[in-house]
Amino acid sequence: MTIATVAEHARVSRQTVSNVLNTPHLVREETQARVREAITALGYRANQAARQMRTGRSRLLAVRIEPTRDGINGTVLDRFLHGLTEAAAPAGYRVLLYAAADDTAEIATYDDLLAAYDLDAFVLTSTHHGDVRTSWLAERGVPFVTFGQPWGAPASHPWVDVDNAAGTAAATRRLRDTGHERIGFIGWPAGSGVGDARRSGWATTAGPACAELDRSTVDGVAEGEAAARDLLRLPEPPTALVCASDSLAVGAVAAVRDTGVAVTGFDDTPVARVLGLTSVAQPLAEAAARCVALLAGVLDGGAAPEPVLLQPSLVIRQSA
Amino acid sequence: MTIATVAEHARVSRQTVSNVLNTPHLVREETQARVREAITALGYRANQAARQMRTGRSRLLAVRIEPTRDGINGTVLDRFLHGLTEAAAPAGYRVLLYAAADDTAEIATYDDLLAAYDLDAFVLTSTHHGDVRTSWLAERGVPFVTFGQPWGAPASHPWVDVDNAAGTAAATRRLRDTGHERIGFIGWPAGSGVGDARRSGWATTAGPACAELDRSTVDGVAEGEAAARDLLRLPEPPTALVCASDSLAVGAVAAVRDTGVAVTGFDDTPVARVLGLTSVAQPLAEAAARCVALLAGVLDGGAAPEPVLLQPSLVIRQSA
DNA sequence: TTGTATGCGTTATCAG
DNA sequence: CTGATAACGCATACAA
Repeated sequence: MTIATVAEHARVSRQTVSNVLNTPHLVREETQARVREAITALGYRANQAARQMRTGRSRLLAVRIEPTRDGINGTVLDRFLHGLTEAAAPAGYRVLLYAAADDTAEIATYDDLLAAYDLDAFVLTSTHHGDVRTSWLAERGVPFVTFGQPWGAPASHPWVDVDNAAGTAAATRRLRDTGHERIGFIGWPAGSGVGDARRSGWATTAGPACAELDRSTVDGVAEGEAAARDLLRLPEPPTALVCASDSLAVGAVAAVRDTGVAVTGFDDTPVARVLGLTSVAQPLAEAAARCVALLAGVLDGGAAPEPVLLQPSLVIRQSA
Repeated sequence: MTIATVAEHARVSRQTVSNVLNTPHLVREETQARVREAITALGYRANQAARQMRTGRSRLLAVRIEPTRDGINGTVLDRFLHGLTEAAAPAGYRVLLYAAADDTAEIATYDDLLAAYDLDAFVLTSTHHGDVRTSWLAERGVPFVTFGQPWGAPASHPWVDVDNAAGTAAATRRLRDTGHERIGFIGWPAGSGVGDARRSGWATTAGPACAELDRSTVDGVAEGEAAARDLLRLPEPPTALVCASDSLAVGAVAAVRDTGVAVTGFDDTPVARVLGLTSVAQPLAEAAARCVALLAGVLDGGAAPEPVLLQPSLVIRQSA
């Protein structure tokens, strides 16, 4: 069934049907009604391929699906993806998945996706310092939005992020409010935008007295446990620990068992729920919806939209 | 850049370029080489939209992304999705995502996806008894494969599944081998294909002496804990528990704490790793690859391929 | 406001 | 084995 079938059924020309669909203000109400009736009666749907050939737009968004690293933080991307798919549909977009081992492979995929499928835009996650992907896309004028700030680079593209510093700050404040004064931090090595932000939220809220209670390590349960043990060995050990991820926090929980030391994590993953771990929750569905909205703005409107910084929330459980 | 650019560059007609791409055996080697050279030199990629208009095939696979229920078992689908995306790319397919609240909404989405995007095939997950989705697709001759057996229905379509009964059987055998004789089971209410299969693996391996140690409940951590407590209250309580999911197992682990009762879960989720829970692992990447292979067979070949039943493996940790 | 003609890039048909 | 031509379904410029 084509646009011609509809035209015939509504006794108008093909062009009129097209107008009803794309420029309804050009068509008399009465005619519009007749055409729309025919459309629903026939269950007509415009063929995307043909439309794309003509307009050069595919109404397709691409997003990378990453391997679930240690699996604990993997659910974050999973939920973001779901939110993206749900938000895209009402806006008339669909989400195309691609996998890539690293940033270089990802760029090669851009090339393929752009040439073959005429993708309208990309959604990038896990932005980091010196991200080659954003510059590649920007140079070629490909629309994209990042979930994650353009760390270290001028904000030359729309982005959505969660206020990481506010998240750890809220966790730290909660600990202070419940009487803790020596609050330690277990985070990632300096240099990662997200990691640095999460550390700064703790640092400013815990105060300079806690400065020596700062530990850095790569992400992981075992690493978190080791860092926590290290802190507990201090002459004046912390009575509470703020962790940059649930993975680290899970390790910390194991290390502090039966000591009464409070622990908070980050991302409110299923593991946190199971372990009763207080954790910072990112509004992922909202972040995804904002990404779609920003992209829709770029694609339809054209003006570069303002970045969006969302506030996380603290989910309080037994651990703190 | 179009096929014409390549033709010009290789000094042949457009059609010859197309032949090199689609029916290379019709073209002289020498000419082929020249054309291929031009293709790589120019970085040419066939436009899918145009190709699709002509052939009616989009080289697009659709798969539903489900909301992460309790989050523990959600990672399973996540990993399957990743595997699917990775396996599809080399086969020349891309994966399109869609969300749907329930089976009815999903069918409405099929309609849209089929009409607008000309999808080549669907990958269905979470098949169940009386699945209306499979019959809808089958009636319309839409190619699809299910990850999950056609429970209760004749196998009228290709499918891939993991041998659920073998999984719980392996877990039960492990428990017997380590000296357990009273082995209980915590699973879902009868009627779900997956649940029944997992129960039967335990039942046949544990033997009739354990028949009274069977409990049913909806999935969830709290539910698993309640069921485990119930079993422990028996005059002759079990010394080991086989659970139909990691969610149930996590609850069971909490219930049996300090009793020395062994527990096994199902799906080898991150939570299992963190808790040291012995669990049955599904070969998800392999399952995804087989789904793609089956679909490729249907789409390219035509003959209905044989179903695939994969064997799970038992990941042994401290809990059993 | 509606109808007519054209082309998007590709592949299939058919003649050379 | 190679080259010309039509057609896929749609949207746009233009004429009516």
